[in-house]
Amino acid sequence: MNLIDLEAFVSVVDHGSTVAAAARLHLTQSAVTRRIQNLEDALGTPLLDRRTRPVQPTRAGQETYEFAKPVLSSVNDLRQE
Amino acid sequence: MNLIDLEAFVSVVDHGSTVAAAARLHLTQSAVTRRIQNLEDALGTPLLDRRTRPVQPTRAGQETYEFAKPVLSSVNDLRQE
DNA sequence: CATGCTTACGGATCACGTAACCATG
DNA sequence: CATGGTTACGTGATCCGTAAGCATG
Repeated sequence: MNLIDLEAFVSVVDHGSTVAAAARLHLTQSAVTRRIQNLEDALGTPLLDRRTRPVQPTRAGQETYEFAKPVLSSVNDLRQE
Repeated sequence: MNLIDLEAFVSVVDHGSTVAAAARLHLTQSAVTRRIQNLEDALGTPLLDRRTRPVQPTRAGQETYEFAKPVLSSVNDLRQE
């Protein structure tokens, strides 16, 4: 697992697509896809249901999102000192 | 920055040496050294005073430690679901 | 069929362990 | 001088962008 993985996942959920998330993270679509696959592998469970548009988080995805959000904001605070 | 960087730093502070931290992380001494250098580069400030034994965190190191601790425990919680 | 997610590929970067080196007590 | 931290080097893994393929509405 990785901070960028978490950031990518949160960004996809927030924006509803990998395209928008990619733009925000200054990455390409494919890079975002892979970061999320990486996170799913690390956690051993799917986090997104890709068969809908916009993409929807699974139940595990929702829980992960709630965990990741404060973690990322703490890390951002840390970076700013 | 990276979760392993934070984990390495916290582990060194907790154990007072890179040797013990390395064992706990299943890494070598040199890998731990580099993870901490990496974190110091990312934050732009030294985190450890290596001229003493056991190694002592700097003031910035103490703050970083306090930030990192809850972040890592959140991530561990996340891993266990 | 337009938009968006995924996979294959090649190239660049990063991270590791080993081993040699430096520093502290 | 024993223990612990750092640097050099070579190798393997990781990550990215491009481009082509697949799926949804």
